[in-house]
Amino acid sequence: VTDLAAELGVPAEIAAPRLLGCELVREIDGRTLRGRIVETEAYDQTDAASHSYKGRTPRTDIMFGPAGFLYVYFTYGMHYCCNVVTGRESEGSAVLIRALEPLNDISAGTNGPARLCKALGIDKGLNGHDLARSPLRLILNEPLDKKDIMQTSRVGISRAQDVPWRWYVKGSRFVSRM
DNA sequence: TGCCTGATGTTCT
DNA sequence: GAACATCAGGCAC
Repeated sequence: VTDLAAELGVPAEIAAPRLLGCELVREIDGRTLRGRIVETEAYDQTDAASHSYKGRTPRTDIMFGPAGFLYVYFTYGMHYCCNVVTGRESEGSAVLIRALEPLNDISAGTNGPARLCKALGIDKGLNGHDLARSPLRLILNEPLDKKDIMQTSRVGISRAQDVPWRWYVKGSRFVSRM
């Protein structure tokens, strides 16, 4: 599958489980780091826990753009987290990548949204990046079987805690909270 | 196992 | 000026 925009131009709660098992390929310092996505969360404009909830701002602008681009935000004074923009343009939806399973020798930890950004060298410089292109590409694999996926409520939010928009690959040791 | 806290800067009110 | 889609370390149990 190569057409990111077509595959991801769907509601975030459809795209989030769809992204499990897909790969992120990061080229940095002459090396290529690969990771398989094993944990995701969906956010959209109707959702009180989402950055896009209160409408388009300079920070969230990317979320309202076309699907298949990267939205990076900075939080807690020291961490970056990365999201894949989903949905139709001007919809303000995205999927947070919470954990990766390293497919080659990524030395730093990749469990947790901030840790995986650090491991892959992702910071605000990549905000708005097209994930079809180097140096950070998203490779869509075949969707996982539903029986291999678990759905729960999201982690680390204070609003809309009852919305079950977190998905992870059952049994993966890179998912912290089962 | 589970709660509390510190480190730290951007965004929005 | 408060809130924050985090994480690791400390300490009580």
